Formats: sequence, structure tokens, C-alpha cells
Amino acid sequence: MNGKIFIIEDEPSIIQLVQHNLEKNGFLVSSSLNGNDGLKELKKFQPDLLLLDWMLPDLSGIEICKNIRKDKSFKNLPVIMLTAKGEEEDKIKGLDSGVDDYLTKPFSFNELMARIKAVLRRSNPNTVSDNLKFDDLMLDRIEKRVFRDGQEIKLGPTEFRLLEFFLTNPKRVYSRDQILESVWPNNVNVESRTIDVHIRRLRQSVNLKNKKELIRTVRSSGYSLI
Amino acid sequence: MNGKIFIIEDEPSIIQLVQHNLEKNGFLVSSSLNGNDGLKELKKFQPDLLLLDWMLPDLSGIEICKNIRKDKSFKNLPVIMLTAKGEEEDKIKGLDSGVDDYLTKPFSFNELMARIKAVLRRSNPNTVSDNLKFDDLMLDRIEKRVFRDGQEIKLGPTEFRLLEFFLTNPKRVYSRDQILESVWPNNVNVESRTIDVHIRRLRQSVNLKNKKELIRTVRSSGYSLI
DNA sequence: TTTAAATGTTACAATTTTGTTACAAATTAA
DNA sequence: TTAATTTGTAACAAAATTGTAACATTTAAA
Repeated sequence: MNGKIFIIEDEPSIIQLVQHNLEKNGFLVSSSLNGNDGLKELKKFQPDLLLLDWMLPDLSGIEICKNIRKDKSFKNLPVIMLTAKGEEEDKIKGLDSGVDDYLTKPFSFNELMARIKAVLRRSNPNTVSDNLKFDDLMLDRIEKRVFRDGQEIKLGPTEFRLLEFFLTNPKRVYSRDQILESVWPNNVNVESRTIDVHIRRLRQSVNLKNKKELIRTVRSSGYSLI
Repeated sequence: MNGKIFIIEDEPSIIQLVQHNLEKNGFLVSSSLNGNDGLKELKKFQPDLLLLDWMLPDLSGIEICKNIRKDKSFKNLPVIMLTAKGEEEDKIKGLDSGVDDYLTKPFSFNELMARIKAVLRRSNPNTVSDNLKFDDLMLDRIEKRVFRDGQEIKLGPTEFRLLEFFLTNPKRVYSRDQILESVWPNNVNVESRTIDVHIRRLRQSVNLKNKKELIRTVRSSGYSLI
């Protein structure tokens, strides 16, 4: 994942959180705490995407957005608006002024990440790569393919989701309940032992001959990658 | 509400006030009156959050913060900075050094409480490292792994829970009854002598050759780390 | 020193947990 | 439709963990 993201937001704690997490995901991030500074910095930074707060001490997010759209060099800059307001009419106003997407505070980082990816994919397909990697394993979420050491591995749907889930937090141990909640569709009741069987199937597929075990069993706790 | 909070602040009256109120709210609180002491104490106390004064007699809050971020074990320790200065440029400086949130003196306790909750809520789900440390021992609750002096130690489930329990209050002596209540599932009846056997097993695993004893027997009282 | 209490150590059977396989039902593709 | 794939569960095997008894050793007090 790569790309440059600029944030205009007057709440330091939100900047802190978002910036840190975006950087962890491989983005280059810069920010301003108010609109006027933001507009200036924006030109220097030349981001691929702008996160814009609705309410700012000086200019409103809407005004900034209109300003940006006037500038030819930012004509296609994708903008995601952050707002505490949840009113429908406000949303429409925002969209009219050229906002690409919306996010209502408080939001989870996962939510934000999903929007960012979606918007970037639309505007600049190359900046987003939806690959999860761990050790010599690579999972391509877009093409739904998995490779180990360059060699493709064929997985069934459940095995794929299972591996995808583990890869979002490799090394972390998940209980069978957690796995069930995250990997199986909601309100589906399956025995927790079922997971063991799927783990076994995943292992069989992933542990190509002469490759070391990738899935760790943690007795009385669950499983993790290792 | 629970969690450990450390305060570095040179004004005794503020410590007094904040500490008292935080404890009333169920936090475990410790504090230092200057930066150098604070940095030392911090390692022992292993807090979930740090309240940090901007102006200190020796080090500045910023310097402390930078110091903390260098230390891997504190990489994700949330920091709330207390400051009398309200200038915007100072705030930005603070954010660069990795502060999570700000509070300008004078502040109400409710305000502080709100910020603490917000920061903890944000940091706890993922970012806060759930590692327990004591001496050269490290227990990773997320990955369910234990290391001594960098070398991994394999523990059975009960041994793991036992060590985890001791690590939440190392040095403190626990009676066999207390250990039973906290480490064994509820309504399970086991002989108190059983603990001796598990202690023995834990000792065997933890005391790698040429390493000093970590578990102390306190005759007629119980056990503790040491 | 002797004695009694507390703790350390060991071995082992019972229990719990996980691995593995097979198979029928359900789903999807051809 | 048929054929192929995928899925959940039961049944059994294998492995790890657990609690306790029995005996050894240490400690503290008399």
C-alpha cells in the first residue's frame, strides 16, 4: 500500500490516531489543524487523497472543498469528509461541493481504511494493492489468490477467509469463538470443532511439502500464524 | 473502569487532586515529581496511560515523550500532555513528539476523565501492547508467548495463567487461596497442594539453566515473583 | 537435636484437548 | 439435469495437560 494522504482536522487526537495508523499501513501522511494552513500545505504536499474535517476553526470543510475544485491541479483530488453531523441534507450539500465520500464521527479506523481504499481504487487504481503478506505467504484479496514462495495455492472459500482473517493480525492468537464470529457469516451456528477441521484443511493446503508449519495451535486458547 | 495511570507533574497539589480522583474511579495510580525519576518509575509501573506535565524542573514533557517513544516497550503508551501554554504552535510540537491528547491548565476533573476514557478506548483495542514484563521475563498476552532473556519458553495453559497472574503484581505475595481464586476457573475444587505442583512446573520451565530463581516461596504465606 | 509442619519432587492415571478421517448433506459448476 | 466441490459433524486416535498421592527434603520451633 502506498500513496500520500493529507489531513485537515482541528482535533489533535484524531490526527494523531489516523496519521499513526495510516503510516502503519504504508501511507505518507501530512496534516494541518486549520483550513488556511491546510490549503497552503496541500500544494506543497500534493497528496493522492484528502481527509477533511467538516467543522474547522476558520474555513468550513465545504469552503475548502470548493476552493480545491477551483484549482485545476486539484480538480480530481479525492476528498473524504469527516463530520460529526449526521443529517442527510448536510450530506447532500457536501456531495454537491465535490466530496467523494463521507464518514461520521466517531468512526473506527477499519471503516476509514475501507473508505480510503475504495476511493483510491476508483481514482487511482495503482496506488492500492490489497495484498496481505506474511513470511513467504501472499494473499491477494482482489484476485482472491494465494501464493506461497511464489507458487500458487488453491484454497476453498472458507479456507481463504480463514487465512485472510489470520493475516490481518498474524501472530495473534484467536479463540475459536473469535474465529467463528469473524470468519463465518452472522447468525450461523456451527460447532466450534468445525474450526479444527478447517484449520486442518488450511494446513494441508498451505504447508506445501518441505515448508515449515505456518499455523500454530495454542492449546486451550486457539490458533495463530507463526 | 480499571487500568494503571502514571503521572509526571511537579505540582504536588495537582498530583494530589488528580490521583485521588482517579483512584476513586478505580484506577491504579503512581506518580513522580520530576522527569528523570518518572522515566525510571515508569518502567517498573508499566502503566496503561501517562499524564505528563509540559513544564518540569529537569526534562521537558516533550523530551520525556521522545524518550518514551524510543523505548520499544512504551511505543504505544498513550500520553496526555498537561500544559499551561495554549499556543497552537506548541501543540503542534507536542503532536510531533507523539502526544495523544492535550489538556490546558486549569482543567476540570471531568474534562480530564473524558480525555482519559477517549484515549484508552482508542488505544486499548489494538495499539496498546499487552505485554507484561518483569526482570528479563516477558509475557505477550496477544500472542500467548513467554520469553526469558529473549529466548522463548513453552508453557502449558495453567502455567501460563499462573505466570500471567503473578506478573500483574510481581513481588506481591499471594496465598494459595488467592491463587486458586484467580487462576483456576470458578467453582472448581482442587487441593491447595495442587498449586505447589504447578509452581514446580512453572519453575522448571522458567528457570532456564544458569538463570536465577524467579519464584519465591514465602513459608506459610504463599508465593511471589522476586 | 528432635519433631512437626510446610514445601519440593516424582510418577501416573484420568481427563481434556486437538488431530485426523470418513461421509452425507448442501452448494455450485458444468 | 449431473458432476464436482465444499461444508459440517461424528467418531476415533493421538497428544498434551491435569490433579493427586506418595515420598523426600527443608524449615522453624521446642
